[in-house]
Amino acid sequence: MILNVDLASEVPIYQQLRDQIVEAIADGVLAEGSPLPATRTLAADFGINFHTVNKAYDLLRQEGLIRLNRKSGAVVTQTVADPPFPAEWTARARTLLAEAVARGLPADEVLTICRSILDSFDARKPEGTP
Amino acid sequence: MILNVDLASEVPIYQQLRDQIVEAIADGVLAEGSPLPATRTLAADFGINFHTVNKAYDLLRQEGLIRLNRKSGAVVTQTVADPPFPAEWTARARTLLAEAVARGLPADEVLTICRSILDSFDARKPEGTP
DNA sequence: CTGTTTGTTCTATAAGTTATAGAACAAACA
DNA sequence: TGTTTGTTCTATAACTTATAGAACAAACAG
Repeated sequence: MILNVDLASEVPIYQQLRDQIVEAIADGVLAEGSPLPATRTLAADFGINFHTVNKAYDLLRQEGLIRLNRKSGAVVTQTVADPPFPAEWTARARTLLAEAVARGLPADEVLTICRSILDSFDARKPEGTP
Repeated sequence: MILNVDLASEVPIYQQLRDQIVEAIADGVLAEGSPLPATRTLAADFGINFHTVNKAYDLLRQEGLIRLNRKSGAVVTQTVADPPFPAEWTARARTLLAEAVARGLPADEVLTICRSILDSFDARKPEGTP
């Protein structure tokens, strides 16, 4: 897995880390059981504080995407979407999609972009072939 | 247009305002030329500071969604998506879609949700019937 | 057993963001 | 003329972000 952090970005570092790990999971680059680097190791790699990495990992744990323990470190868990999740996700999706439509992107083009993004996930994470 | 603000939310007030106005534009509730309330009026309605409303309006202007002038107030502009926009939008869409997939929502279900959201916009904003 | 690594927890601080506040100005308008 | 409006400025309290140092307990290698 390749992570990169933009220190000049307006997006918080812990958020960048979280987002990239989430995308790696969706991609299939990180599968169920995949270990993540130790917080201090990852922090050293990027020259950032280990508390910042800790915050990203903590977020991912709260979202149920990884599990943390002293012996195995951080490992990716296979999650099944639970009821409260899709509702608030849909609200955020609505805001994002509205932004594209409001700015003049035709709805069918928006959907095409979404489809191609989702297809790029499926490419490495085949749904029907276990 | 019905706006509502949740003061207890972790989402900044100016962001809530911006998001709801963007959705109203996508919905077609706010069409090209529609006037928005004066900053002080809107602030008074919600019991918030007018600088907060100002910030939301300023964001929308930077995004090219509204125009502000002293005589006509804030009015919605019809925008055509320009090159730099879809690229950064796609990056954000990727993050959001990845989150759903990583959390176990099947890709086809995610796409169905996107489609139904986009359809709800189209309902009031017919593309082919002017 | 010893030393190291690891996640975890605590306090602390500097810089930036958010929301509020007051004041003032110029353009538009009744 | 007086009012409304967008715009701009300074200021402040509360919160967030990122960094930092310290310490602890569980797991593990040698």
